[in-house]
Amino acid sequence: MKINFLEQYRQQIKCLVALDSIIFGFDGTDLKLLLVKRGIETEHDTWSLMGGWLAPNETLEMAAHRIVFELIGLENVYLEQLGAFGDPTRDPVERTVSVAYFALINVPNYDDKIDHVFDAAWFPINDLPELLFDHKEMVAQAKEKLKYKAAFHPIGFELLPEKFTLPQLQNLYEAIFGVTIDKRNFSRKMLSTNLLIKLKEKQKGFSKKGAFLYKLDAERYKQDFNAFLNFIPNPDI
Amino acid sequence: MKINFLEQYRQQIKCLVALDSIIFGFDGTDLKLLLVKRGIETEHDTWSLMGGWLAPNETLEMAAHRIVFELIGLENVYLEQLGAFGDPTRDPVERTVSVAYFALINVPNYDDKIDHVFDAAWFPINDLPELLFDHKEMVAQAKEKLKYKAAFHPIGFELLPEKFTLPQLQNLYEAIFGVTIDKRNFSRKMLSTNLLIKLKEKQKGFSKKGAFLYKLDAERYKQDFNAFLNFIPNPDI
DNA sequence: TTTGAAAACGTAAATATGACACTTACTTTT
DNA sequence: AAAAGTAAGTGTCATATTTACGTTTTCAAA
Repeated sequence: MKINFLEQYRQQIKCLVALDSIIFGFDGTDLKLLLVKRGIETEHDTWSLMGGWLAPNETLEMAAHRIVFELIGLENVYLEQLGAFGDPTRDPVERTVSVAYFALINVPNYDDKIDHVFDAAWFPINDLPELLFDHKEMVAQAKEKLKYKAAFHPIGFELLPEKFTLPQLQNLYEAIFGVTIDKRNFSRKMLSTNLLIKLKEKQKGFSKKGAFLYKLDAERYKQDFNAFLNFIPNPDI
Repeated sequence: MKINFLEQYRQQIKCLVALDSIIFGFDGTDLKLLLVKRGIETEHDTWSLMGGWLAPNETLEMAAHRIVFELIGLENVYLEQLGAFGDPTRDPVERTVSVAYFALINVPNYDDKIDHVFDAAWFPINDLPELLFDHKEMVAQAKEKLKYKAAFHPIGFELLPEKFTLPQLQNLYEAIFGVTIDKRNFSRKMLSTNLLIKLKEKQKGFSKKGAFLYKLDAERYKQDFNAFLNFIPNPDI
């Protein structure tokens, strides 16, 4: 009976739906997290993840992209859903379910486009301040998912500039996994993927010899994204 | 100003929050999906995933466990969040965000406990009927996540009975990944994990010789769950 | 007693991995 | 101009793993 059917809908609780973004960046040396102070939303000026509310007529993914764009002004950012967080007490004001996404950006691309409305800052991934609500747990899960995904898919490249060096690539993977990797083995493994195009150009201003610059073979990156790649020796994930 | 802060909350849309469960089972030969007909919820009696609504004072995970328990009557089922689905048009009645979980159960454990309120049936994973809403997409993503997770973690064992044979284990992995695996290589690889305890007992009534039964070393399973295991040659994930 | 089929056990060659040291290239210092 | 210093690049060897494959054993059915 249709009336009972609609009554079932009417009896259910409704929730606010938030989108929270864990924005990872890499500056060539360290993995970082972008945090903001949403001044009007808390009494303490605590650091938090960039977030916002789901709007009518947009999908979760559209909303997540809109929210990241509001902060950093870049489109086509790598964005992946982490999952939903729905503890009844997570927001003291009103029952809220948050759908968290993580983003991967190259830090130098960001600095040009900061939206100064937000009090935003980068923090080293292993030296984070106290976070609002369950954002600490979101960050922990995002770190795990980044490790997981990066172990087997070349998403790490989303954190690099268009041109990068092998030492930078190794720094990135060492930062993601918190391990030291033998540079001879790393180099051989990474070059064996045939994802890298070696440029004639060398990095300036960083080391005496200067490292060769590489770029990603975009075509092959696309083709091989789901091919099994195992960059990391015995990943703990 | 606090009034403006609360006004921000009041301006946001609210959604119903559904929980949908992708319940995988294995019967020793085939990987299957459990579907139900929620007769009062649709005009067509279409097959759908088992689902329900988020209730006050429960977390998403509690709700997912409750909903799975309502159908199959088992507790401590392996349950993992898949993610949130929130297309504005996914439910024609009212704006709904669904948080999907997948469950792994051993089919023979289920049959004793079926709740006949639901018109439930198992379907082979590669021969599914038309599904309600975005459930087809949820199933597709759950299959991918199962493959992904099973390639590197021994969650496949959640689909097996307490005692199983090597041929059954191989059938399971072949069903999950849709590939044929060399039984000599599979056996050597699987035994090398030291996760299996060989029993003196042999399987009866299936093959002439009868395969040895094994059980899982529970202690080692727990310890090694996050250790990197790579059962599948060149997994496509 | 024979048959047939699944299960168990095993081998060889190719490939990958882990641990490791020395040479090169280039800027800075003397 | 030469020497020094340092990061980057390159290579080797032993071991482990993987891939492809064949034969023997066990047991119920014929």
